[in-house]
Amino acid sequence: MEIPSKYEPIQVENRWYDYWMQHNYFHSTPDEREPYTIVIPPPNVTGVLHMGHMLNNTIQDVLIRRARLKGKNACWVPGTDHASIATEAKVVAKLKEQGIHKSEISREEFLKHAWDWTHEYGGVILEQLKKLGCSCDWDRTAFTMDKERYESVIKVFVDLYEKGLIYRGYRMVNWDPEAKTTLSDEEVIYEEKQGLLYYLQYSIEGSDEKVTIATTRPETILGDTAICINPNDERYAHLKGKKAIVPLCNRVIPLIEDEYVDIEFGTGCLKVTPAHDVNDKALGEKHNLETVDIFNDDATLNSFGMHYEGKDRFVVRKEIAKELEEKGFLVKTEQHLNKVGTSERTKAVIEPRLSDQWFLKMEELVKPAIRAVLESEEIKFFPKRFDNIYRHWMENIRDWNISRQLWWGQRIPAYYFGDGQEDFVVAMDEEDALARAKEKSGNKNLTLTDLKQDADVLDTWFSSWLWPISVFNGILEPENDEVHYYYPTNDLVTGPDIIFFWVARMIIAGYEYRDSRPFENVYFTGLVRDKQRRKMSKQLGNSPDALQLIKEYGADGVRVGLLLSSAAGNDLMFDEDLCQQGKNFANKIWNGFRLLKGWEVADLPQPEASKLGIEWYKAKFNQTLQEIEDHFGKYRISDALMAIYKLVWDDYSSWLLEIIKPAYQQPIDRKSFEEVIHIFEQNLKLLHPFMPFLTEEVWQHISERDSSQALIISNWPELYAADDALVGQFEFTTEVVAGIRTIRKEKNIPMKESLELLVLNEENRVADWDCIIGKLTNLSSISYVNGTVDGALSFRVKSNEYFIPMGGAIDVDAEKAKIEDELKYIKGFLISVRKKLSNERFVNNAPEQVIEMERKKQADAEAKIETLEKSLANLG
RNA sequence: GGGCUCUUAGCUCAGCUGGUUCAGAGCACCUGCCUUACAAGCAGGGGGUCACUGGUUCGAAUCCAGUAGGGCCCA
Repeated sequence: MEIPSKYEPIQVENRWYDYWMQHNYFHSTPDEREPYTIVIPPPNVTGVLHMGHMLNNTIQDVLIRRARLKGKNACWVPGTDHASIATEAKVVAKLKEQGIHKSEISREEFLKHAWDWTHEYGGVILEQLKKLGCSCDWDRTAFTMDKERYESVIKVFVDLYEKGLIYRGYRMVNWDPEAKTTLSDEEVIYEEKQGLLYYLQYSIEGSDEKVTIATTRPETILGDTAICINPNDERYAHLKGKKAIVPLCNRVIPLIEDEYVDIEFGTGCLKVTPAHDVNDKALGEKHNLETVDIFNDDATLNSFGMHYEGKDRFVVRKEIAKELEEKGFLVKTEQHLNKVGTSERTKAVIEPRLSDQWFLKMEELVKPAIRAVLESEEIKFFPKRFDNIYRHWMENIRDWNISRQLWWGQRIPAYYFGDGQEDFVVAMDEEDALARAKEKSGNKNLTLTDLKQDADVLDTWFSSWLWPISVFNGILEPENDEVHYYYPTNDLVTGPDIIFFWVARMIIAGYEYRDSRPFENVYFTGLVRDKQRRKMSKQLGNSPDALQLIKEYGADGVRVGLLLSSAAGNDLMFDEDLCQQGKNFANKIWNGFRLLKGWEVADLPQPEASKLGIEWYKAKFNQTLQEIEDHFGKYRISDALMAIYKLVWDDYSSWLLEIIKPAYQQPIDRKSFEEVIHIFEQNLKLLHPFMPFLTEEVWQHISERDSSQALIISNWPELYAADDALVGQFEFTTEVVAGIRTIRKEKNIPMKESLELLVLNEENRVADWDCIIGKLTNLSSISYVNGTVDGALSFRVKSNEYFIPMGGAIDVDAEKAKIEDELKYIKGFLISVRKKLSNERFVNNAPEQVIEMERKKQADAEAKIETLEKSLANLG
């Protein structure tokens, strides 16, 4: 069989993904095994695969594949969320291109377009995950708007309403005038913007006096209903009880006093616009002020805007400033830096606005969720520092505004039957609503046409917070077998940016609806940034094309590249070189396989070196496996990968294979061959979660396997009793080998030329390893001596001294200098150790073990000094 | 302004409850090799006052306080 010298991932990856799908390895059904469950953080249907998804899903795939190898019933549920704002914006934009305005079509027609859009683009990202190798149970693919999930959301809304936890309130909300919807506080991004501070003069009624206020938003004066001063402000004391006149609209408004006003800021005189500022609204309520709303829902001015009616707020700001200036109301302007809220989705400047909204009371709901993470630790965060962030948010929780003024989403199941504040019912469906409405109104003659369902939909997070339950239909059928089997899930892998939006709320929902945690461990990944530490984003265009990367480096290469430097919770500075490293690693493994495949096997006695090398490697493997298990236990995925990387590259490829490699064109003994194949297979199992494609490919090349023997469903290696002492002995051996190699290099002695080695064995090392040293460095002989050797190059490992005779042709001065350097270092070291040991307080206070260690260091150093001094004396 | 967090080699980061030569890893770099698995490779090598200043301790990269600078979240 001809095997190419370079690994070509492209066809290999598609072939094995198809094979895995064909044999249903990703599919899970409940059985007697222990389940291991992950639900995917549902990507947005508008999304395409980006670096963040790649990192996040690679980690999930590593976890799920490892669990599968460990014999768990592994179930990774994929799906998407409907992303009401983002999707609606896309659909609106698409319709606009076709010359259709949302306002011209009915809700039903719009939703049809939205579904068409979803069917066309919604699955794109899931297909991309397949290219990455994700072993999701695709039969379980869920969507937050499909029937089960939709009805679950409605059922939960009705339930919470009946529990008295959902209420309707007239509140100041973050209004996105572009999307024409409300945003939660979490969806508003504050940006620093350079603006102007306008100083405006208001006349005082019945006098010639004027008062100057400072504002960043002159257009809102038309909504002013008071002027507020600080009662402690002497400057304005004489104005108490008077009234002011708003410029242009000439509304007469009271002068009120409140300590809220900052005397230092601006003129110390504040205009109050309760309809358009949260703080002003509070003042308005406190002082019983009128509320004048001057905006339409698209942030153009309404009739209170007078001659500005119909114009946009920013246009009006300019024009009104001009008019105020011309009419002498504007005293001056100043540059002013202020923080402006903008929409995360549309980037529009947020308008604080009063409107009817549905809220969820959080105070009680939050309690079990706080306990679970911070007290009982039923749920663990990795890294743990996110506990603090969680605590801070949860302990200062505010009620959750769950309505969105959109069409795409679960429509709020509130039905109005009259104009009164309380003339509505909340119900699962229309029939139910009608019955309830008849009862509540006392009007038996109500019909369906008298009911009007609330026009708004629910926040997308109000469906994703149920995700770990609703994907197993645990809301609609709480006692079904699947939810009992798979829930609570095991691990959640997500970004820290949605700890509040999503993670916290899932925990809340888990305790409210299942009375148990939704998952045990939460692994927070970092953000993927570019080399300049900028967050990767579409706008900046600094995100590489994910699929292009996979094409170039192979999915395995990209996975390894992403994981190599992504410590949990730390941001990852992405660099394509990392993928190159991953690709190189794949090639290294591939070539290791080619080497094995190229050997001819014969029934020969096993060489001593091979036997010992294999024994050592088994011990080393076992030790590394232990390390890897520890890393996984702590969700240190990149450390686990690095441990495997070094095991395979350094220990297996560079040491073991070189030890057992037969001479050129010579066959290998059967025993060594079989053992090394087994070892290689064990390595592949550890590698599989990280590099699924390459490892399956090699695995299937090693021998013919049927579908029950695929690597993906084989078994994870188990720890065994191994001789750890071998690892230490081998390390010493490698130092001897390195010493000889260094001499070869320094003296330019080619490998072909064999050397003689003489050993002064002060350390009493066993000679077992000599065969390995001889093989790796091409020695003609190794012999033991009792004293230093003349006319030879030397090096030392611990107190052992090694000599390579050079027929007298050595530079004695150089040898002396080398030894003197070593002496100098070790003497300095000895002094520091002695100092420690002669310190009574150290000897009295330090634990016995530590003192013992220092004594050993002292003895070792003294022995080594003796060796060095002897050699030096010998050189004359 | 409030909270959280970080600063260790050129880069990205480990370093768990102070104590093995504890100052590490990977990459990058330098030197020599196209040695018949792999130049996407092999072998060898250099490189850091652990941000700064104090304190606790027999002993501090590690604990405490302050200073400087960066990041994240909230208002």
